[in-house]
Amino acid sequence: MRPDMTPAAAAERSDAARNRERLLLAARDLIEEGGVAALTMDRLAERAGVGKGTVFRRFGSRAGLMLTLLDDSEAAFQARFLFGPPPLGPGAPPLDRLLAFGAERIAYVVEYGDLVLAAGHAARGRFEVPAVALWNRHVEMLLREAGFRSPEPWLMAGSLTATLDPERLLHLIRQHGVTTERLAVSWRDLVTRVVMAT
Amino acid sequence: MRPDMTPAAAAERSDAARNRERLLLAARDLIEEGGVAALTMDRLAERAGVGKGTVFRRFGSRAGLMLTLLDDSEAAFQARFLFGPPPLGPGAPPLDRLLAFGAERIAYVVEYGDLVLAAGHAARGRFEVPAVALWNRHVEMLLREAGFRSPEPWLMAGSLTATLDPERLLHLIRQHGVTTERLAVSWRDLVTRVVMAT
DNA sequence: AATACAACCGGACCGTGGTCCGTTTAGTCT
DNA sequence: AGACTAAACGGACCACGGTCCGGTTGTATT
Repeated sequence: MRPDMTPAAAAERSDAARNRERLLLAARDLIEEGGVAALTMDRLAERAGVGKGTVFRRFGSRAGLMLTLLDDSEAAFQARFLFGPPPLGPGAPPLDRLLAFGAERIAYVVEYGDLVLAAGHAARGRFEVPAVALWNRHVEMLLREAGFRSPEPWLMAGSLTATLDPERLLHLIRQHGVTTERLAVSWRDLVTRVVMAT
Repeated sequence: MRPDMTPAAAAERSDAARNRERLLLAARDLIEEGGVAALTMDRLAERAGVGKGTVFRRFGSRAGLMLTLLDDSEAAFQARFLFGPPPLGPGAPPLDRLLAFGAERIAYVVEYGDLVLAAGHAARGRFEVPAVALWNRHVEMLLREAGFRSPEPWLMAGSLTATLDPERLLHLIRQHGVTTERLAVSWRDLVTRVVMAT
């Protein structure tokens, strides 16, 4: 192993790194050209000038690729509600943070639409994704801070985040013309009722 | 058109009816033998002694087939919360009916597990299913009867039913060992808070 | 520079859900 | 009975996601 590399990265061969770059680039190209639906694993491999096996070696599955594509924005989102400025980040009253969390999540889903949808179509189900667990813990924490008392705050947190399911949100927006504002208001209504009733 | 047939049925040819019987029979056989995963459209066609095109003509898609398989039990469920005895059916206080609805839905999802999951994997999304719209309206009505006042009772009803998403419920049960009792309690907690806070 | 090996690569291959269209057949009309 | 037609049929065909494994290549070691 090279002495100058971080132990966390744990050795990625140069050709592997180059191919990953190529693949991500080609993936964004394809999506830009024809939407998420146009991103086929075969086409991606061909476009990147790489074998199909390589694609699956890198990303595991189509959903995994989508997750990787969302990696940056997802990390940014997490950073904002964990360490960012109020009312989303720490410093604001917990109820305000909860409301901001919902609103931001809705905006995120709207922005990345089909990409989020495709990322959710994982074989092992959309609840195994680490990010989902993180949101749950975050909401659970905020509930506790807001004075929420109940035998199962974790289940309640899960119920609340289930409300933000991307497929549901996008269905309401695209098929029923519901605006993001109304969705945010609905989230506010739900959360305030749940918290207030303590 | 034959004069003695009901206009609603609108003419189904005898060979079509016979093949549908065969297909449903074969489908249940395959599931009994190897679970829902063993039910492949190819295998189903072969087992039923029918062409593949016929299968898709009948059911449209795999999800459509699953929906048909669930048809009887789903209709029974609907009949129970629409016309059945209290507390699920009419006659009981609306809050009790809401709690019963959640508990019964959880039990239903547990009972039919993978079948419900497969039925949800429709191409057009799991929110287009007519039954889902019916549940929403039902919950909305009960909310109103329970004195729930809000600008958007329909969205609130959708949020509540989103909580009962089969994939979520089964994930909690199978991956986290959550009992159906705890799920029912969680539903009760959520719904009572939402209704009480009026 | 030569060696050795783990990691990586490619693309043939598979099973799946879904479509297409030429052929067959049930029901009706004369 | 015979002809006619709309409906139903069947299975070859397609695109896709995903797997497998023999060959290749980067990297560390000597």
